Amino acid sequence: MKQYLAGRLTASLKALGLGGGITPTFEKPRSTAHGDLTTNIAMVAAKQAGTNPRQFAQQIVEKLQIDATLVDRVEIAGPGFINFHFTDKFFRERLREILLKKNEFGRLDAGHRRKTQVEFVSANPTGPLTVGHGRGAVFGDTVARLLEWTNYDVTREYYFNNAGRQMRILGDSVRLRYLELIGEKIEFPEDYYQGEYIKEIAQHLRDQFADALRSEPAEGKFKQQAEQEIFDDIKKTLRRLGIAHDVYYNENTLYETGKVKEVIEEFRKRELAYDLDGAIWFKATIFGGDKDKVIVKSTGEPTYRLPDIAYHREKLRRGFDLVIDVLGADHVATYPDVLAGLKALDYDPSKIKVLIHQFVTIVQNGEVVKMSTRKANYVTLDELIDEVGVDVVRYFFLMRSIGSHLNFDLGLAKEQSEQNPVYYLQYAHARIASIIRHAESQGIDRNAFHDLSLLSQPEELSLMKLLTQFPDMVESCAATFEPHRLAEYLHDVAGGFHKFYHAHRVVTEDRNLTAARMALCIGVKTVLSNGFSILGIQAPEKM
RNA sequence: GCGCCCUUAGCUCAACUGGAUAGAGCAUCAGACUUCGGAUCUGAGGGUUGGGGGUUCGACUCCCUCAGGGCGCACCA
Repeated sequence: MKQYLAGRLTASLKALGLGGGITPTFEKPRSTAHGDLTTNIAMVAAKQAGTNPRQFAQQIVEKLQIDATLVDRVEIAGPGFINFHFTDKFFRERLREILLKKNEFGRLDAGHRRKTQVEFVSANPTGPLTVGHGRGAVFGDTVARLLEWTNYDVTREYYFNNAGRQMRILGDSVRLRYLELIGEKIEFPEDYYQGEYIKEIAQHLRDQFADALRSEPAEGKFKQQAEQEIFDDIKKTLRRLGIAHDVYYNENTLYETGKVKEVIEEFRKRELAYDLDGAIWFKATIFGGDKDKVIVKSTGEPTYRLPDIAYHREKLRRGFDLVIDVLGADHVATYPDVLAGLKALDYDPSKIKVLIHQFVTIVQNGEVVKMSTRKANYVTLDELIDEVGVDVVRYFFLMRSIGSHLNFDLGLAKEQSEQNPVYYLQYAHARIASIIRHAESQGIDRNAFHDLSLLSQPEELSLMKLLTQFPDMVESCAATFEPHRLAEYLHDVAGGFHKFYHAHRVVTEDRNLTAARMALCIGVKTVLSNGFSILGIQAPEKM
């Protein structure tokens, strides 16, 4: 439709002797009184035309030739908007399209199978996932779903490090707990992992080995067991949320295969690295960094940014055209170094999109809970899911933009779980399912011939208009990586349906009208269920 | 001190990326169909979009500045 109108407008401009270089853009007006689509072209191009916007709009509209079965009114309003009001027939055709495409409605080919990677979660296996991780996990997965829906070839990846200092401390924490269990006197350092799960892991080792590990080093069996149990636990939690990664990428492989060393060598070759005070520095300032950065410490150990650069280079080498990193706000400072490093190696950093989500603040009993894995001061994702369920968790994390600091009041979440916004959406779906069941029990065939021209009530028309927007919505949410707008849109669809439901009966004596309204209901159910699948929430037939 | 994010109704947040009269949910108050699910619907009150300046036909949105909050600013990850 936009394409069609753009063509007509261009023709009109040409007729005024003005064609060149002006491409009309459209948007959906906020208020329905302003039509179904609007263009600001007269305001944008008025100067070039040498008149004022309203007059110019008038001239354009006079020259405009448009199919009257699609658009029944064109008007000029406000400072010079040209508003198009579509015909009811147009919307009925769109409803027919929904009924035809079913669970494919809204799919589009924005991605052209572009090879895309979404890296998210990427928490090191030092403890269970917390509510804080939940936001990144659900968001990353939903971005992946959006991209899949718009025909990107998506790989979900989890990057982890099982070799760092924190992992050593983890191993040693388990070791001390184990020694404690076999009766030795220990002193447990304050900055070690305090969580109960450490004791559980130690218990498992004790069950298996009795006291045979008395002189085992921390980095041996202890670390190994901890990593495995914690990772299993993390994966289980993710699976509950409907999240499964395709690739788990171990930072260590970057060392084993020499990729890290390679980066240093190439930096040196390009004279982008130098030695100072026994450390190796990367000239990040050349690429817009605030200062040069250490990539290898004087101890010979690399800093985190070196493998990070190597890792992202591998992403691009692996053929990804689009790489999405989902990070928490605490990592804002790290990615400019990575991008600078890639630029230094002649890779195109614009292929990498870094999506940063702000923190989740947990409020419990009116107090802010400071989360720390090490101090075991956290609410785990599992506990949250137990409490409110998967759909509420997913929807809660998705309904707000990632730029906002999220307040999560645990008490409120529990109390309100029965009146959580997600139920509003699911209720609409279940309600439609129920209507269909009722209709069929009355001997009405859901596939019966339906004359959609019988749908002419305001509630019916505005509902159809809403449904029509779904593909555009999906496209723009995928393009901007903003699932929260889809959540809001689906809320509107559900609301539109509830209003319709209260204003009109679906199943009546009038067979034709019943068939038409059934068709509308099925259209709503289709859009809801397609949208739910992108958000990763259930579309219940009953509640 | 520097960088990034945030500040919108009593509370939690939107605003189609610069558009027309800034919208939802919760909370408060007042109401609704004896037939399809009341986890619903209708209505009311509530705003100088943190303050100030600028850019332009037009600003919650962009720029400058001030204030408040969050996160960073290592030879930690």
